[in-house]
Amino acid sequence: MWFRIDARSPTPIYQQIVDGIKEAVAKNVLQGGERLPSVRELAGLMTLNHNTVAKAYQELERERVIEVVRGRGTFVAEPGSTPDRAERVAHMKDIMKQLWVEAHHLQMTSQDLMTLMKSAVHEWDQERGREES
Amino acid sequence: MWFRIDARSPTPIYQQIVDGIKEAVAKNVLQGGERLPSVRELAGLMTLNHNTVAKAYQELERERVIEVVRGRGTFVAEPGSTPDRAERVAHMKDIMKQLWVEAHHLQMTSQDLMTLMKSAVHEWDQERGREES
DNA sequence: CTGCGTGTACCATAACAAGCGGTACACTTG
DNA sequence: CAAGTGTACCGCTTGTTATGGTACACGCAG
Repeated sequence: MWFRIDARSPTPIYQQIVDGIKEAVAKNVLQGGERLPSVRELAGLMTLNHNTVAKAYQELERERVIEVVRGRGTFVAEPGSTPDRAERVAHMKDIMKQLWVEAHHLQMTSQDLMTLMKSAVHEWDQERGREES
Repeated sequence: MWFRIDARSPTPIYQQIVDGIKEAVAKNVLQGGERLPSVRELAGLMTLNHNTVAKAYQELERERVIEVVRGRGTFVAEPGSTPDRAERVAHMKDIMKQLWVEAHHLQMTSQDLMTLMKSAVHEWDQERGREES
């Protein structure tokens, strides 16, 4: 599978599914048009309830990451514009602020923070490149 | 006060208090040794329960942001080493990955992401500088 | 010592989210 | 038709959040 589930994590299971699939799509491990397992199938593979998987799929559809067709299945969406782009960018900035605050509590300078970020981003960019179609 | 509480936010009230005080400390609005309102006082000011404020203070003490003296009050801690530094840096990297994933779902390149981060950090650095003692 | 304010520790209660198990329905496809 | 799809319910349990209230041990100024 493209991700792991930690039942003891404080973040909800359905959210871990959402994050895992979004990450797989961002890394090109899952590509546009590709079919995802059915809710019952994925639930069986990970020993979860089908309702939990269904909740994750609904959230992913709301974020335009997947497309759902009744009776056919769910598929990775083709990249397109998202309607609430401004709100989502604003939310990213809020998270960046939390990073900045946390960094200073760990005695890191802003430059330290940017250096850490840059190296991490490079790492993920390379993982993404290896999956290029 | 140094922060606001949004009762309709999905993030818990006690967590908003934690975030708000951590941000105020990071921005030098609150400085080392400074005394914070008592749990009942802060609860009264923001019309909250004293238990909710107490929970926030306990979390802040656990993170070494404040220091608590029974019978005297709570004070902003002087900067010092944190015991679980490695875990907290790892957690920061997890959050950075979420930012990277979200950026690519919003059709942003990694370079776009770093540019946004850089400008945001500069903004907060300037706010921090204005409060310098 | 007394009284007050401090953090802290309980108790009970209500509301909500998460997750599970089960059932059922409308839909598409072979 | 039958099988598989997403979806929508129901009830139930668990844990978290937040409230209200009471009580205790501590430090300090009177």
